[in-house]
Amino acid sequence: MDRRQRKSRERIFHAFTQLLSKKSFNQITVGEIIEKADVGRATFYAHFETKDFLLKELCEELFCHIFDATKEGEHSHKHIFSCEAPSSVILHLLQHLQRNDNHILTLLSCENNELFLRYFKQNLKTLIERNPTLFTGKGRGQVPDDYWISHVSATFVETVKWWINNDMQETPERIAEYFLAVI
Amino acid sequence: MDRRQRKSRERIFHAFTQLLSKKSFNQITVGEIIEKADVGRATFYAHFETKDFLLKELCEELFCHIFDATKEGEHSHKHIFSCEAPSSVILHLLQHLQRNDNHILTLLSCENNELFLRYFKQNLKTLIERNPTLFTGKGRGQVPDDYWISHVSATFVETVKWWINNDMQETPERIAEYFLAVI
DNA sequence: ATTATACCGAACAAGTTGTTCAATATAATT
DNA sequence: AATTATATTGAACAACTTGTTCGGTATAAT
Repeated sequence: MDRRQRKSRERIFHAFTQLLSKKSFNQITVGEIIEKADVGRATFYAHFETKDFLLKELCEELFCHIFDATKEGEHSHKHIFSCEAPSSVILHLLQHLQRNDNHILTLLSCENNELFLRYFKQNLKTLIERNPTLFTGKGRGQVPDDYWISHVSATFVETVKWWINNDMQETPERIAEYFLAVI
Repeated sequence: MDRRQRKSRERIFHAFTQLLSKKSFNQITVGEIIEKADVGRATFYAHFETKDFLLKELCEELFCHIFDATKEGEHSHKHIFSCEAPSSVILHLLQHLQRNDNHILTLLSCENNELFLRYFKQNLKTLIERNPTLFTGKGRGQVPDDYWISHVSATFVETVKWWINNDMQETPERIAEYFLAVI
């Protein structure tokens, strides 16, 4: 990708996440974004078909960053959803969130968690399919698999939301405990 | 309330729920609502400060309808969150939803469930405070009370969403089973 | 040096929002 | 029935948002 493109894209992402930490997605306008990003209007629409696509691509980048190791060796982990125990996977993820890289938490906090939830389910499903013995919580087996995946994902998202609303006072370890206790 | 006001209010609510069953809240315009309701623009804004307030008031009416018995004797139940066993409370609620009175399901389906979730949590909290022995699911006691309430509410909402996405093929009884199995 | 491509920014039409106001219709009061 | 009070109407309005277009300019690739 052209260096100019990367720069513009980066500026837009940065402005967008900055705005997301102050107001909700729906009340952010393209005008605000390009003003903060200091980028021409036409440039924005050259990069993103619409504001929703911007959100979508931002989510994809974030999930790519959290769940995958794009360059092995550079990151300490290869794939967060590898064959570890559920507790360590969850803990790892929570620690990631606590550092709040890229303001991903703002995407979760109030509205707009549908996208996050979708991606999370997708990754969780992949994990479970690869290793069905993981996450053998109570009730598993008595309910359909996809219902169970939905349940675990939604519970995780709700847990993080609760954590945020509590100003993240608890440690990731304790949050992981809570999560595993109700699952 | 003036008969004229009631009529206008009713027309607006009706048009709004009808539109909600076809498209999501954010892409419904005031213009569409007043056209379908056959009501003047000024009338709409005389009733509702903004579109968000319309949604809020609709939710309040629906919850009032589902959770309370406005007129005793006319409805078969007095208060859905009375001191029954959790399973029957849940079942009752699911049956209500299956009948889909007032298209409440559309409010839950995709986005805009934040409002529903908030009201649900509120009612659930009241119920639990009145009768702490109800809903003694696994993990209860190991986690903070408000975390547990958030968890149960979110799980219920997610359950209904899953049900809807499955075209509501299962019976309310089975859905209640699933719900209680994972709680 | 030349070619290709990304950016700019201003202007644009189309659509949305929320307000205002005088005229009209309907309800409540006497 | 007459009068008073209030709700509705419809049109017009400014302010804002969206997504597009286009000629000119800056920057990267060859």
